[in-house]
Formats: sequence, C-alpha cells, structure tokens
Amino acid sequence: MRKGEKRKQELLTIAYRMFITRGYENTSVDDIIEEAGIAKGTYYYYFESKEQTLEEVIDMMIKAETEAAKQILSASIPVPQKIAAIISSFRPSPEEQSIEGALMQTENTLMHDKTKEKLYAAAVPLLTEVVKEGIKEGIFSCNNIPERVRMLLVVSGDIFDEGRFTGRDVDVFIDMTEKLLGAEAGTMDFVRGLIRKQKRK
Amino acid sequence: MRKGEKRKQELLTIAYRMFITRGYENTSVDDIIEEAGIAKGTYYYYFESKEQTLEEVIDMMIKAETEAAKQILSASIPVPQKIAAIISSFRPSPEEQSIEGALMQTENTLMHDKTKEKLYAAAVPLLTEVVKEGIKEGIFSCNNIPERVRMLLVVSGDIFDEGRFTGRDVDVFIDMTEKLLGAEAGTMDFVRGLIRKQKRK
Amino acid sequence: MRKGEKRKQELLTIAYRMFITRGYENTSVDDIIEEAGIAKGTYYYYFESKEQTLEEVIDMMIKAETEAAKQILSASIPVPQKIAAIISSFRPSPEEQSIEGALMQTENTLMHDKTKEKLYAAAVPLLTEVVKEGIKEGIFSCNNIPERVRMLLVVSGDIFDEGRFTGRDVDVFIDMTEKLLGAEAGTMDFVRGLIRKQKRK
Amino acid sequence: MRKGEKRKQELLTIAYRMFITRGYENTSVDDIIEEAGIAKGTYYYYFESKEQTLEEVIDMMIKAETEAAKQILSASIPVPQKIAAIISSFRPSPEEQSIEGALMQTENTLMHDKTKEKLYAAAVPLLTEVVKEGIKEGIFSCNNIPERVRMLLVVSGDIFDEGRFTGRDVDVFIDMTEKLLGAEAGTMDFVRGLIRKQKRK
DNA sequence: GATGAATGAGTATTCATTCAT
DNA sequence: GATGAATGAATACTCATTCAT
Repeated sequence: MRKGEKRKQELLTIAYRMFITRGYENTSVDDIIEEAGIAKGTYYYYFESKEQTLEEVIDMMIKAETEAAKQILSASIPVPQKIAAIISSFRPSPEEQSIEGALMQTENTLMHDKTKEKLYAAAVPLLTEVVKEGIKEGIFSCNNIPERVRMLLVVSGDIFDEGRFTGRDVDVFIDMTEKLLGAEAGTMDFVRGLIRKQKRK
Repeated sequence: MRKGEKRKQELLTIAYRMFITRGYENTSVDDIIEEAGIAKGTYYYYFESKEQTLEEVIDMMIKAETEAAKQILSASIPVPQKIAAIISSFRPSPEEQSIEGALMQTENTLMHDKTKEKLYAAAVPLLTEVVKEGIKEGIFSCNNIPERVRMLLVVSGDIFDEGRFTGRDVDVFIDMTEKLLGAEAGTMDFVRGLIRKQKRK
Repeated sequence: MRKGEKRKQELLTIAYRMFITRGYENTSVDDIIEEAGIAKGTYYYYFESKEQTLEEVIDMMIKAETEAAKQILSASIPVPQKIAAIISSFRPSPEEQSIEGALMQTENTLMHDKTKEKLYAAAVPLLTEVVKEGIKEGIFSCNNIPERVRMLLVVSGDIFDEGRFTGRDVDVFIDMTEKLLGAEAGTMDFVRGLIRKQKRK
Repeated sequence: MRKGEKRKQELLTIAYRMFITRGYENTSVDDIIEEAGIAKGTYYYYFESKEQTLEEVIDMMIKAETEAAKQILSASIPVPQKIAAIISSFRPSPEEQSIEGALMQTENTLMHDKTKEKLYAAAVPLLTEVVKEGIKEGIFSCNNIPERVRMLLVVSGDIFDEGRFTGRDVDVFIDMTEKLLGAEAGTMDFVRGLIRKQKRK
C-alpha cells in the first residue's frame, strides 16, 4: 500500500506533466504508459479511466496550490500583498505554462475548463478570508465578498493566463481591484512591480 | 451560385444547432449529413473539414450577434441601456443554451473557447464606442476604455453564461460596472430588472 | 472540332506534366481541373475516365518519342550513334525527371509500368531496323534482333532511369551492347562521352 | 513474446498471400483482418501501418529467398547450375504467380517495385561470389562482376517474371549470360532444359 | 501487483464519376 | 460545348478499455 501509493503519485506526476504540456486530448493512455515505463494493465490497475486520471490530476494540482495559498494566508505580510500572492499562487507556474505553452492554450481547453470551477471553489474562501482581514484593518470596505473575489479571479485569469497583456490591462486591473474591494486608490499599486509587462498580441 | 449559397447556409444552420446542443466533439460528420439528408461528398463539397465548419459556424454566429449589436448601437435609447443590451446580444440566446444545456457546458468547451476571442474582438469596439458616447454625455468617466469593456464582457460571461447566478452576483456586477466606467451609483440599477434571478448551483 | 481538339491537347499536356511530376495516383481529377481552369463536367466531356486519360497521356508521350526516334533513324549519322540516340530518345527528358524527381520515382510506379510495354513496342522495331542496317554495313552480326534489342532497352532503363549509375555500370553496358550485337570491341566506346557520370547511391 | 511472435508470423503470411494474389492496393486492412479473423485493433497492435506491413512482408520474402539461395551457394553442383538456380530462387514461386496472376501483374506494380531493389541488394552479392568461384575454376572471365550480375537479374526479371517468353528470348538470354561472364559458348545451354517454354503474348 | 495481447466501435476524409441544366 | 452540385463507396487509423495469466 505504501509502495502502491508512491507509484500512483509518480504516475499522477507524469500524467500531470503530459496533460499540461501536450494537452489532455492529445495525450493517449499509450503515451502515458510509455513515458512511465509500465504496462497497459498497470495503468488500469491504478486508474479507473483516463478521465478519472484527469480528475485526480486536477485535484492534486489544486491541492498543492491551496497548500501554497494557505501558507501565504498565515504569513505576516500586508493584506494587499496577500491578495496578490494568493491569486498568483493559483495560476499555473511559469515553467508549466511555457514548456509548450503555445500548444497548450489552444488545445487544452478541456483541462483548463475542468480546473476552473474547482479552482474557484478552493480559492474563493481563502481570498474571502483575507479580504475580511483587510476590512478589519480598515483597508477594504465592501459587502458580498465571495462574489467580488470571484470576479477578481475571473478577470485575472483572462488577463494573465494567456500571458499577453499590456500595461493598460494591469492599470485597469489594479483600479478594478481597489474599487471592487473598496480600497483607497494606490493600495494595489505595488502589483505593477510584480509583473514583467508583456504586450498583448 | 445562388443555389449553392443557400444550401451552404442551411448546412451551416444545421451544424450550428448541432454543435450548440450536442457539442462539437460529440457531433460527427455522419450525424450532420444524416440530419441534413445529404451525402458525405456533398458535405465535403461545401466544407473543407469539420474544423473549418466550426470556424464558419462561429463566424456566422458572431456576425449575426454583431449585426444585432450594431442595431442597438444606433438606437435611440439611453447609453446605460445600450451597454446592457449589447452585452446581452453577445450572449447565446436562451433557447440555444437550454436545449441540452447541461451537456453542452461540460462537453462543449472547445467551441466556447474558440468563440470567446472572436467575440471579444467584435464586441469590444462596439462597447468602446458606447462608453465614449456616455463619456461625452457626462454619464461615464474613465480611461483605457477597451480594457475596461473587455473586463465587463469577461465577467458577464462568467456570471451569465453558466446560467447560475444569485442576486448578489448581479449586485456586484452592477457595482463593478458603475465603478469601472466611472458612473454614479445607481446608473446601472435597471439591469436588475432585466434578469430573471437564478440560484447559483 | 478543331477547337475541341486543341482544348484536349492542352488538357493532355497539363495532365502529362502533373502525372510526371506528382505521380498518377497523387494527381486527382480535381487537381487537374483546377490547374486547367475548367469544370468537372468539362473534364469528363473530354475524357472517359482518369485511367483513360493516363492511357492517352502515355500514348501522346510515346508518339512524340517515336517521332523523335524516327528522325534519328533517317539521319545520316553512324549506326552506333543511332542506336545510342534512339535509346536515349525513349528516356524521359531530364527536365521531366528532375522537377520533383525524387517523389516521382517512388510514387509513380504505375505510370512507369504502364509506359514500359508500350515503349518497348514502339522502340524495338525501330532499333531492330538500325541493327539490321548495322549488319548490312558489317558492323554488327547477330540473330534474334528484336529480343536483343529489347534487352538493351531493359538494361538501359534499369541503369539510366534511376539516374544513379557509376562508370563501371557504363563500362559493362557498353561491353554488353557490343557483345549482344556482335560488334567489335570499342564500337560503342563513344557512349562514355555522352554521359555525365553519376555515382550510384 | 513467444505467442506474439507466432501470431505476427501468421499475420505476415496471410498478408503476404493476399498482397501477392490481389495486389497491395487492392487489399484493404479490412480484408486482411477478416481473413485473419482478428479485430482491427489487433492488426494495429502488430503493425504500425499498412505500408509497414508491406515492408515487412517483402523483407520476409527476401529473407526466405536469400536463405534458399545460400543453400545453393554452398551446394556441390557445377557453377553454371548454381547461377541459374540462384537466379530462379529469387523469382516468385510459380504457385504465387499463377493464383490470380493476371490481375497481379497489372495492379501490383507497387509491391513489385518495392521488392526489386531489396532483391538486387540481396542477390547481387551471392551471385558475385558464384561468379568469382567460376573465375577461379577458369569457367568465367570478366571484371566488374556486381554490375554484370545485376544486369543478368534485370534481364531475367523482365523475361521470366511476366511469364511470357519465347525460345528466342531464352536463346538470347543464354548467349548474353555467357558473353557477359566471359564463358565459352554452350556453358549455359543446360538452361534451356530447365524452362517450360511459353509463348510471349 | 503487474502484464500485454486482444478488442471494436468510432471518425474524418478522399475521389472518380454522374447528370440535369 | 460547358458547368458544378451531388453522390457514396471505400479506407486507414485511433484509442480507451478488458481480462486471462
């Protein structure tokens, strides 16, 4: 069982990497077992189906991101920084994005989509908590926090996932964030410094 | 030529309906020709490939939506109403959404995705114009209009496309819209009346 | 009729060029009509079928080659030179061979094969005549001329059509020709000068 | 592994027979699996593609022929007989030729062609060796042996593969062989006895 | 725990040919 | 003479899944 668990982790990691780089639909079970060096039967010993593998891969990914986000939540950094850090902890890490990123974006729509709701479900509560913290500190002031926070995530996803955005996009994003959370103008300005600007194609 | 064009329109309409209701991936070329009552060869006489059919279907859809939006643009209704009407003219019509909507959402990710950027490309300029109109009228006040307008579309897509939103979502959306465009509080309140509320799942 | 004949000649020439360069199997009727700028129906007005087009193309080709060979036959050049010239007049001209030659050789087996027998049928009688001339002149001495002449063609086809032969191939070919026709050693030596040597791959 | 290998041999044998009798292009994968009584997937479990199957079939055939030829090489029979036997061991066996031979010749050009070079590559070295043996014995006398030997194969292929040749063809072939190898007249006469004469069509 | 041989439904695409206008 | 819309049989190949060993 111990051993089996470990093996499964390995397989999940391999599947994860392949799904990200080549896309779920473009990765066949044969591809996975070849990469893993195991037999067909072995794969189906560990996974019910390919789709369920995807599910597990996504859960694994979100779990890791949630873990990271929780660290940030309890760190002793200013609330606005926490917001930015948590949001970005739920973005695919640059290495993953870039390997064969071009392909992924066009082709890996399914995975992207399946991930989205689960990601919101994990991220919204955490961000909600931070915003509440900010309200207590008097930095933010707003109601309907989960809904606001979700919008933040949705917009940041649109802007940053594609990897093609302009300085104006960032400006508007910052402005929107401040207004959405009822913060003073300038509160989120530091975000600009975190971002290496890229031109939207 | 006349004849051919008409036939192609019919086929596009059929394909459109099938892609929407069953999903692109779940609609085989065989399904389409059976529904259309034509031979395999006839399909490939009109379309280069299944994927190109999708492209044409999307273009056709966006073109129709753009047409509708342009009508609104030049109508003599208040600017805020124009904004709302144009945004909603770029949403899939309720009939289409509902037929077998449940399936569609999960499975039709590809079409959804391919549509998105084309839709933004068509909608952003029109909305930008309306916002400028609003600025001239002194109702709105903001810079970076295209970027702001895109965010509006992104967020409205997230909230309304799924068809599961709460009153709070609408409240926040209205608030965000007003703040994003630099309008007075209450300017977009009328939107609440346009929407039949639904509970987020 | 006049006009129609001309049109057909054009089509044949186009088909010929396409069959040679892309191969018969790789050239669709659609390809031909596109290149020719005519409609499907028009093609089938002039040709019974694609296969029959091939037949006509080959006949046209052989007819042209035969024409050339006949010129040589009646020219006033030494008999050995005639032999060499006629043989080479029945080889595909270098331009045709080279355009996309690599492809052609592998893919255009069918055309090559269909051509072969017709080519022999046309070439053997002409060469036979030249050899007889040579015998009369006392240069050659042999029986079963048509059979010998065919062997010459077969071997020259193997060696020269592929375009990859060595000096040794040429030496042996010359030796064989002389012995097959009962000529003195050295009679065909001049052939060496006609050939730009290439290494067999 | 044992099992798999055996199965593959069976499939190769079936494909071989079908390619020979019906032609490669006229044998669909469906035909093969039906004949073999296996599923589509099984076919593609053993073969990468139909074309690769052809390749393997040819290799298998040539390997068998080479095996037979090697037996002859080391047998204790006179050198001229060896030459004839080896050449004929590289010809398709009569049963194969005849089954639906008429069809095969016209249609199976591709297989024939793919076979040719591989066959020469296998046969030339063996024949070269025999000729060297003959030279040592003082029966033959010539240089450029591989080139001469190839010509023998080319010509014998043209004459005997089609199955339509006359006594005169055989006479000339014998004469040519003797002269090509520098043998005394009469050395290869015995060949006449090996051949059931057929009229060239 | 692990294997790998076997499955078979599913799919997009090609292309020579016909025929009413 | 010429068109081009319509045909439909044919075909190679994919891939998630099963199961006896």
